[in-house]
Amino acid sequence: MSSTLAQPDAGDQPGDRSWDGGIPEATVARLPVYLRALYALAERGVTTVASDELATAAGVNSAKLRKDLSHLGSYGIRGVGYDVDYLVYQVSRALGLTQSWPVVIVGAGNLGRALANYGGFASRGFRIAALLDSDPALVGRKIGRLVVSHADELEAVVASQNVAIGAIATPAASAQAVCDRLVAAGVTSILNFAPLVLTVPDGVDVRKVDLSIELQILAFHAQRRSAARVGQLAGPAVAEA
Amino acid sequence: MSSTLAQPDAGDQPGDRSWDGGIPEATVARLPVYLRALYALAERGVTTVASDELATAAGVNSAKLRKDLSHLGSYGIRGVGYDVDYLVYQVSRALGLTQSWPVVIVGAGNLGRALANYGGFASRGFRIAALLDSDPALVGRKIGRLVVSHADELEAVVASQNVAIGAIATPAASAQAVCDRLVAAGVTSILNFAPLVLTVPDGVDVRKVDLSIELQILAFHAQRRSAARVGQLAGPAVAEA
DNA sequence: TTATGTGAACTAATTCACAGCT
DNA sequence: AGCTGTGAATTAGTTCACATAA
Repeated sequence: MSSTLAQPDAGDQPGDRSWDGGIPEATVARLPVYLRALYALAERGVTTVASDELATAAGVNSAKLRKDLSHLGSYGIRGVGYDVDYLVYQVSRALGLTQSWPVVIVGAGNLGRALANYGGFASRGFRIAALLDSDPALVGRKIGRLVVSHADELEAVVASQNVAIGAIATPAASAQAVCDRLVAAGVTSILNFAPLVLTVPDGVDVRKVDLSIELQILAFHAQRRSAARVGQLAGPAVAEA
Repeated sequence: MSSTLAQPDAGDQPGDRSWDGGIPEATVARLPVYLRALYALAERGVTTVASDELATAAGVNSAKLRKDLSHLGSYGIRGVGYDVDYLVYQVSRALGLTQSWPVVIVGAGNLGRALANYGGFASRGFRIAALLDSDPALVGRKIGRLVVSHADELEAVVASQNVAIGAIATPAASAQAVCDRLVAAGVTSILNFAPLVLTVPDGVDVRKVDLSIELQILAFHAQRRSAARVGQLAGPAVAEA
């Protein structure tokens, strides 16, 4: 049960980082999912979990889970499974969540506000260092327990709070400029919500969250399903030259 | 320039769809990026584009771009490049965007409202069929040019408007129940914003958008960078058994 | 010439299947 | 007896490099 399609994302150039930490990208992308499943188990009072159960909870198969975890070390007990708390700790450590990362959010529009209000943000390993906007009408406004600061503060906030992660929630038109300022200020990890491809120097890590791309991928599969229903077992319907 | 790390996403089980349309998943995930770059070019009045330029605009290398496009057909002109408008049409067609997909958004909290207000939503190929919430305080409220309907309407909206795509923007606690109702009503594509793994029957396609997962992936790389800075060219620092 | 389209080579990720530890 | 950890096999994705067509 619970079979969904694979979910690769539009990929950028492969990382040409000198030392790559030994953990494959595909594994890194799944560790947060395991971590969430582990927290859910811990909350239910489960102390030990086998790879099958954890894999099911995370929506992957158990061989993949075990191979993924094996990249962090050998933290399971044969014949038994994994100690939930210990594994939480090890996965957190691998992801760098034993420290708390200050994040600056640029853009206090609908999305920026939604981000600032998002509970899971501060929950584990992250805190919002500042919520910035250049619109004077928004500056000073309270969003959750934050006050919107002026975008001019960007460099000061990054420097004083040692911000390594920036989230860009501005309109597409200003996103590249904001990105350039973040990078110049020393931010090396960027989460981009603006619908455009950002250009950054080597050594800066960009991830994008893009609603319309996700919708378009869903549309592709939805279309494929209806085409299959019409063509029934007819094979490629629109494939002639 | 513009080198970012690869960005795979946490993958679910591989698609076991009978006929898979011939287009690799990784390619499908990039087509929306190409499409956006093409629209940007078209707006600037560019009529023809070579694979190098389009690849740069999309943040991939040109060999990948050409191989991706070759899965749709042979729409370029050797020695010249691609006709922008024609390629827009072909990519749109491949993605199923020549029709307009009605989407139902469940959850009118911060995120649901941000989605409903998101301009790019309606822009190309999608329209919001309904914005639903079960909170009586929200029902009837105007968000952009939409009015929030009661979640009880879900089945009726899906049936009457032939909705194939649902977006879940509810708290995690109610997300699975909402998902089950969407699936029962006939929705086969789901965009999940709630921070949990949804369980769905075979044949239903789920994609997730998850802020904290993205942040955690960034944290991993940020950590790796600072570790590298400390260890300098020391190789794996924390790798003993 | 010039830039596409694509076999061939390569690299990454997944899955299998079982040896080995508890 | 049971479940992890992992080599080996498989599959998917990327990049190279060039024949081919405009």
